[in-house]
Amino acid sequence: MPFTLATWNINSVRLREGLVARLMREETPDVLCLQECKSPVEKIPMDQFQALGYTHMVARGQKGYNGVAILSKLPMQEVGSQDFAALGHARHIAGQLENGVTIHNFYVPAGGDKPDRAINEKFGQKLDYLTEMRDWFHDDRPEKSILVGDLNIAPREDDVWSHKQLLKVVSHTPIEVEHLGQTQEAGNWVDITRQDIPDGQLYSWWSYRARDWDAADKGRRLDHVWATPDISNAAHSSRIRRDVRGWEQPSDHAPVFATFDL
DNA sequence: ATGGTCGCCAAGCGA
Repeated sequence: MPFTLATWNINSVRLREGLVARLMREETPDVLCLQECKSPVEKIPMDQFQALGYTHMVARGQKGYNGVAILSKLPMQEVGSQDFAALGHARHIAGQLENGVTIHNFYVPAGGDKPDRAINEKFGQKLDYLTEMRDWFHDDRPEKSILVGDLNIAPREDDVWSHKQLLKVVSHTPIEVEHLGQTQEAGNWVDITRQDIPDGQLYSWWSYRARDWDAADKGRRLDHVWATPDISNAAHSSRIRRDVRGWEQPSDHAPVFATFDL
């Protein structure tokens, strides 16, 4: 049975409840993974989501910051959450569907402004978070698994508007790309979005600070869909709904989609 | 090199 999955950094699920509902109506993904919910779990506005068929949820939340949730039309069991780098943040939740597929939803730390852990503690935490992800997937190799989320790194040259101009900008520095690559390797993760769309510029995030984000188009691909090799061949139809970035009072991220025939 | 905008909630932090 094929199922479609979406990942979206919503930047406050309570402020943008209406946008989440609109995406659910327009796209009806079977599984919708959200990041930066910025809400305790009990205050996620579930009534409307349930009415739209999303009757299952696994989530971690905290007041005002971070927060991850998987909303699903399909039955789903929680299979744990990790606190990598011991930050005490709600940045990971995992659920398992009845077909045995495990879904990991991540919100990797953004890492602050300066890409130097000696002067910016947040950058060190980001690298440590990725290292602990790597070690965890190395020790317990994932199978039949999908990993999605805002990984806050754009790894490829064509994942950013200017490779040269972003080499020293947090999200595209070589050390971050190296750390993300090691995490990907440790789990044998296949980049599904790039499997489906191998060529050309591809972005999922545009800063709020641009005066005209669409015209300037200074985007980055920070949001990812990965899968293990045992199911990667079942994936297809990846896409990014760029137009969602242009909705009224939008998130600064666009949702990323993939379908799996499983 | 700098500032630009958001959302949290009501000052400044995080992104």
